[in-house]
Amino acid sequence: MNAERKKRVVVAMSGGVDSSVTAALMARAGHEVIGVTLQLYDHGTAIRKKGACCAGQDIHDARRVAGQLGVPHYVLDYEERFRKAVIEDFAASYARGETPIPCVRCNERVKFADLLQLARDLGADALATGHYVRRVESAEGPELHVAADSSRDQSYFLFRTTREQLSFLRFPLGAMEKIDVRSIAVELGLAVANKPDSQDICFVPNGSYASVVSRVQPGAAAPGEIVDLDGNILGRHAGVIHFTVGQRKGLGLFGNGEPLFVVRIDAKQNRVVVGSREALRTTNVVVKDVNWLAAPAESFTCAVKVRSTRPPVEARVFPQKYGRALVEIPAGEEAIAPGQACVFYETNGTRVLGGGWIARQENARAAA
RNA sequence: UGGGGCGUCGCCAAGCGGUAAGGCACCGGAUUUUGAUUCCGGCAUUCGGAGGUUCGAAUCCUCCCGCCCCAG
Repeated sequence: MNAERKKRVVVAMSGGVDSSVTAALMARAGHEVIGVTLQLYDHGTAIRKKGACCAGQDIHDARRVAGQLGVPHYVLDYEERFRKAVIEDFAASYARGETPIPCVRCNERVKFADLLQLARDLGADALATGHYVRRVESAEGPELHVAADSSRDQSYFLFRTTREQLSFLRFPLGAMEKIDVRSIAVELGLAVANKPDSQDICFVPNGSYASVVSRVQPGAAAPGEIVDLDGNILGRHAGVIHFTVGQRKGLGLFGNGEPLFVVRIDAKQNRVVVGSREALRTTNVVVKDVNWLAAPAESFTCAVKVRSTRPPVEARVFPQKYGRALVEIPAGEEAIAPGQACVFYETNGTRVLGGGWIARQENARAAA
């Protein structure tokens, strides 16, 4: 650590505890910290929402913390950029019958793209964020690893990060436990020490993401049919944007005693296909736009996550042309939704090997 | 208008004289930096209606109403 010269570090400050502590830690380590907060969407609508970030109150919070730490702080208007790169993509994805992950897009296209470039332009040596993920230096360059506090791990949301970006990024919280991050915030008397963690989609005001989608993509919420795996019409829905694969609530279907789940969404025919729980299990997944964080072998076994809140399961990955890959999950996984991410992890290890967007599930019992 | 059967929560459905199971749907909460899932909780003072028997009935009796089936 003595060898580490004083560096200029830009810290992405969202106004939450994590990024605030990140800034504090970097400052405490003797670096020249520049706090930057991105205003991502209209703060009028978001100001009331708790657990949000990057708008309204959060910007004030970030500024206060920067003041407490005695570091310069800049607020940049990224609304336009965010709207195009994240919100519109979000709406378009739903309109295609997929289930997007806006947080990944935001990291990929805003924080680690524009903000990272800005940091470079400011002559910074690094961009630090409050993500719970670890960057490990190796002979071949930086590696991405899961957080030490596995319950807070955010690697799933960062699978798009390139090795080039990684070399410029720093994640000081990756090796820490969330509890300790909180205590540091309390110790330092940071204004946001007891602020609740953010959750839900930041730019969706009251849990109604569908209203955002239909505002951005008028007409995306056309009513249609709900059919079973054999094509029988069971009911009607108020728009495919209201559903995701694996979803049970909101179908309003009853009768056969067992619950029904969304097995597939057919945007072209504007149909929601439902089936029993067993129909949700899938063993083959096609992923696209794979981001490799480790040079891939012709095929290899690893552990994959098809959902942020699930433990990784054993799988075999077969890289294909055009950035695609076929993923075989012997034990199967339930409710694999196009638009979500499939992230590859080292078996029994912590390293993220890569990941791609789920294009489709292969053997969800064909029908309809 | 001969015979038989049935009417219990929005749907399905237990109960067969002892003071209304359960599932689906729905609602609320917890969990979750996506959407979901999952979990926890709520959901018929009332059993088609009206009388009667009984200490006590959704359960027995009578009548009425409404369905369904088989026959003429």
